[in-house]
Amino acid sequence: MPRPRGTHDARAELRGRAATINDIARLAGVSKKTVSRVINQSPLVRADTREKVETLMREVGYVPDPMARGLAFRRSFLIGMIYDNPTAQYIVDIQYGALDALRDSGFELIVHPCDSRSPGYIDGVRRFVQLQKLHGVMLVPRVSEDQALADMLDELGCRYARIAAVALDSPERMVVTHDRDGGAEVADYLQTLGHRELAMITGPATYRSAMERSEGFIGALRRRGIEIPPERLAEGGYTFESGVAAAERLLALPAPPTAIFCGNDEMAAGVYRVAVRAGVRIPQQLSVVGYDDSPLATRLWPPLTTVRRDTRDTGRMAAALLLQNSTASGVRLSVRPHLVVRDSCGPPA
Amino acid sequence: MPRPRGTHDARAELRGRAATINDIARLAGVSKKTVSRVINQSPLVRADTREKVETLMREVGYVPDPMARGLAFRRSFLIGMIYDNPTAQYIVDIQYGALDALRDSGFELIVHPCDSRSPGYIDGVRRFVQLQKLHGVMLVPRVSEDQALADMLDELGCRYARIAAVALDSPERMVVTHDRDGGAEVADYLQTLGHRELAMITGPATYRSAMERSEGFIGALRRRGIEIPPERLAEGGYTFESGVAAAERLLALPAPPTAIFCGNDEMAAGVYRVAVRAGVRIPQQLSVVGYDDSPLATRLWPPLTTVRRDTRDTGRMAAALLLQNSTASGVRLSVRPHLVVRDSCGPPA
DNA sequence: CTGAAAGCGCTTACAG
DNA sequence: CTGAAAGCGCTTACAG
Repeated sequence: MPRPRGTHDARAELRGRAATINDIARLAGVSKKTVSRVINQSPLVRADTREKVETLMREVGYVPDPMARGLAFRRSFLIGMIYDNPTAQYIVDIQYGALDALRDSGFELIVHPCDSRSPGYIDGVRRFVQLQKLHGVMLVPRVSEDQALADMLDELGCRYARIAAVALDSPERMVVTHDRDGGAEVADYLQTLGHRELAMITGPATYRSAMERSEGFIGALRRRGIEIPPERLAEGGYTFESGVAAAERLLALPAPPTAIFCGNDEMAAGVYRVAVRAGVRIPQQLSVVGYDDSPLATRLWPPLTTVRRDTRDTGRMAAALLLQNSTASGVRLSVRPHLVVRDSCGPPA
Repeated sequence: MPRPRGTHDARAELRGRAATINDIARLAGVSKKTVSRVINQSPLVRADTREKVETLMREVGYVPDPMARGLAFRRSFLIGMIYDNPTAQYIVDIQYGALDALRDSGFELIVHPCDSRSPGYIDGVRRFVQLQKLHGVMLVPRVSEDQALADMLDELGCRYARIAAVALDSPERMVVTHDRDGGAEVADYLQTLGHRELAMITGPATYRSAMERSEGFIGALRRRGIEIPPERLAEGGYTFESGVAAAERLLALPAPPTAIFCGNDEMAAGVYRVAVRAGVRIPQQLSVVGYDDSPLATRLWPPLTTVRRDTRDTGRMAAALLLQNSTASGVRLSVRPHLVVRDSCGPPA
């Protein structure tokens, strides 16, 4: 079966070499500028010319060279992902989500962890963004909460998408995760189970997510007439060890809580640890709720009731924001947390 | 305090604009080709010329544009990380390690997950490598075990570094993790504790790591005169759920094992789950060993005895291999697993 | 040891 | 709607 003539000729001409814009122009009998217009979807090309060029590009499998294009554009086709030190699962989920959005877009994802406590970190990001001429960057909590970083990017003219618990920026630069709602939902759930003596282990007060989760929790309880006394509020560091330390303190209280809400699953695992060692049974003697719905939640026994975040969606949205041409679009800009009930909560003893 | 004159002049000339090779050439009073030679560390530059150019580059903070350089070189300054579906912690650790090695090298890491079971995946990687003109790729298990993928990269002339349990390739392309040794160490440990009735939940037989771990375990036991009967060998899928299923089968055996070695921590967590539900106490009635030393190992109760892999080092070595100019070098090409004893093992009941 | 010319594969700015 | 010229910031190939 003979191939279509055009294809054969075009392929033969190239002799296995990757096609360039010059090849396409020559084979199509147009100037390279016209091919460039087709590549860049300029409306200033006659329909039949466009058709001819597009067919040819498809036939020879031509894809423009990102480095050449980037050099001419003075901007690369790379998206940077900037993050400080979230959990491994969170990083990976954001990455997968971002890659979902970037698939077949011609953009690639380049990862850039950094230490937001080190003094020169903003300069480090600046050098990275400038040198690579990034098309845009995704800012993951908690660097996403750093206004100085956002200001620097703005000054550089680098687009960015911030992932944060609340809207810290204009809508086209934000993916909002509404952590306050998650905290409130936990409050409602525990209240409905009958708990009145509640405690919370919050994340670091310097994290917006931590503040939102705890304020959502405390606020919702207050609206239902329940107050958490100060000694039942412990600040943790989002780590297992800090969860252990906080739980030890809370369970040693003269009037220990009947339920503990933890700012994340890692700290909830810390509560589990203390409970086992102290012989406190979950959920019979103590209810525990986490936040994240990490894989850990289902590995623990009993399986942990926790708040799920759609992290992969979050990453997808953030990357999609960076690819948009117009500000107006159908991209969803927020993601809602929701409670996943498992077996770590029951009515108070 | 007046600045050194040279610096001031050079900076003033640029007026905030990023310097190019032309600026450096002009300011240094040499041709751009000479500057290029300095950039590329050519020996064909007189020492004082080099010194003059280097000083100037430092003063104005000149760094060559990777896209321009890449276009001229026909090769980018990007390293690709290709992986299938390892655990989140593993992916992130390899990434951190790779970034350690790439720091200040001018190279960046671009992530590329793929599905090695999908038929077109090798073509997908080929397009990725060709389009981005990658400097090299890191192959993480299990894609690292795919000879067809390695052959394709070889044909493309793309350098690669394979991370695998055994040497599948020439030394300058391998980071070997010696999983067999890890399995053997577990055997020795359990044997020393007095166990004779052993079981193993292996990873998928299609994973080289899984085979190495189990063969190391079984072989070491055999050398000590202990055989594992076939019904005590269960194949899992490196997942929690498969660990649960395998453990249920093993513990229901007429003569259940006194110790179970699991091909990874996730499956060990599955064994824990079954043990809790069946009222089997760890380590009093059942000893359990995992592999990975993932964060999960210390979140479980009792803390899991497991085999640690230095994953970050592994990633660092793989990336370092790709940066090397000569084959001969001081880069270490292998990493040794070692047992981390915690509280999940004891003498048999 | 150093440099002028041409080129990497695209786009911008200007014409028509 | 289309194209010829110049340029993005580097390197290669060739001279000297």
